[in-house]
Amino acid sequence: MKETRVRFAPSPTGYLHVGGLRTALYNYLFAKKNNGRFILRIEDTDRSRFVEGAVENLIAALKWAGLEFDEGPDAGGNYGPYMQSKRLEIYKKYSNELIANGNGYYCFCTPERLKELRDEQEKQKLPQAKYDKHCLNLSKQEIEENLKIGIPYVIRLNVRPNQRIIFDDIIRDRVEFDSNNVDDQVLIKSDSYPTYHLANVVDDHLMEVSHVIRGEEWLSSTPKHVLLYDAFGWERPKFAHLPLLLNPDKSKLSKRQGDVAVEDYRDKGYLKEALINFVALLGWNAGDDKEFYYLNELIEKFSLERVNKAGAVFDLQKLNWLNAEHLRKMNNQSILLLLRQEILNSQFATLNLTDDYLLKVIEAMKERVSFIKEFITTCQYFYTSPIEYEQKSVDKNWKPETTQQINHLRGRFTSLDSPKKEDFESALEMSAEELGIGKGMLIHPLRLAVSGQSTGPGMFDLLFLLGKEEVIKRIDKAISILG
RNA sequence: GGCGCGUUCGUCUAGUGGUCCAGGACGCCGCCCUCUCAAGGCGGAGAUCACGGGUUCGACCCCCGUACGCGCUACCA
Repeated sequence: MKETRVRFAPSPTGYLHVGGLRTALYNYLFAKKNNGRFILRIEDTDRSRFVEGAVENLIAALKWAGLEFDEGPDAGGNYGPYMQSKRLEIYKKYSNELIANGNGYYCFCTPERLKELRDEQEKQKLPQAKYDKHCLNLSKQEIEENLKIGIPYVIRLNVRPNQRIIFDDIIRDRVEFDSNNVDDQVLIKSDSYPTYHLANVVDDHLMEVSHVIRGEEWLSSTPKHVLLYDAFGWERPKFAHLPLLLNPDKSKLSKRQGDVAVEDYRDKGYLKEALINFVALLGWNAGDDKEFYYLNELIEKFSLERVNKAGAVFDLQKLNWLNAEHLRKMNNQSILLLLRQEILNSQFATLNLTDDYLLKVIEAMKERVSFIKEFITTCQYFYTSPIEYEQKSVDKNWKPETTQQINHLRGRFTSLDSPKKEDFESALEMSAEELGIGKGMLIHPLRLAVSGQSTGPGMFDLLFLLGKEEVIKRIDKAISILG
């Protein structure tokens, strides 16, 4: 059996689109599942869209997500180069072959004539605007002459009329087109660069790609590709056209309506595990109720046959849930690494925090946060003493008699000797008993005094984490301010 | 306009002719747990399976049509 070889072939626009991430992921999963190879090929044949550093960004984003490719621009491989802009000679050779066998032809039409043609066809309300094959009728001599005097030209695909073009798609089954609806596509542009259509077919064949897994936006141009495979006498790869990722209004996922770059999600603090997990489920499921997956589990379970046909709305709420879910299942050491990084970028960068302390913060907050940065933002009291006190909680929990009661509690705390969590707890219980009030009457104002907030981890975990000295300092400060 | 693809709770989806007056997840609501907030447990609201015709003893599942949505329609990918 032939080796499974798939490719992710993005054009370098400057960033990695999340839809691209999903396409890359499905290719990756399919390759790994079938012991095949995952290839990265850069489709940079549009010089007018050249973006500095785009390829580097793309590769960085892919690597961040954990999708390592086996062959590609900076990974090597026996089928290179993997940048289309470095394969111009190859395309030239094959386009010449097309001209020789009549499946391609030179076209010297000017952009102006093409525009006139289109306008005219539109005026006549023709079903579809198509090139009129004008240059197909040029004589050999005319062509030679034009070439010699240097008239700019393109090379077009010679589509024969009245033919059924049929191909099988793993996701959509059989798809049929009428060749009368297929335009004589430009294959080589006047700047001598190929268009996507020629380049992707030539490269997929030369790189021995077995399965073309790409977005549904390519389905309509697949007949052109099929015609090219046939024109060259090459075996067609298997096709799988993935459903699109959608905005909440069901249009194709776009910048206008939110973040689309993988880098955006990374910068917002999403875990790569969550993004991968989420995007994998947009259009695919294993057929059971499992929704939490790690990459290796996805490899094991993935199959193209279980990919949906309909587009999927990118739903942030579910992504957020998965992020929290992955965070909770992550081991504390790994979280520590990420948190350290986050702290470096925060106002607490200069603080001297021990691993031991941060690990305890992580343990205390793990079930209460959805993002790494929330280990800082939702509980600043672990890093600095409160500067203000949540008003709602003050109104609710700091009564006229509270000062005196908290003072009593303070007394009990003072006499503790390097207290553990349990020691704080029994001290508070005793205090409450002596005052003849419920524990809650002390706990709530104490939380407010110590953290400035009304929410947080278990009270005694918090006290133990801060330590006796700090707790007492904060109680004093609160009393002086809240009275 | 033409061509292509699609259409199950708000969203992601299960479902391949009877077990579906449609199951799970996110979100939402309620209850329990509880020192708060979470997490967790339990429960609830939420889909006339786009619509209309067939086929069949029987259709979410098969066929046809319509509507709607999306994609493509470049010397962009």
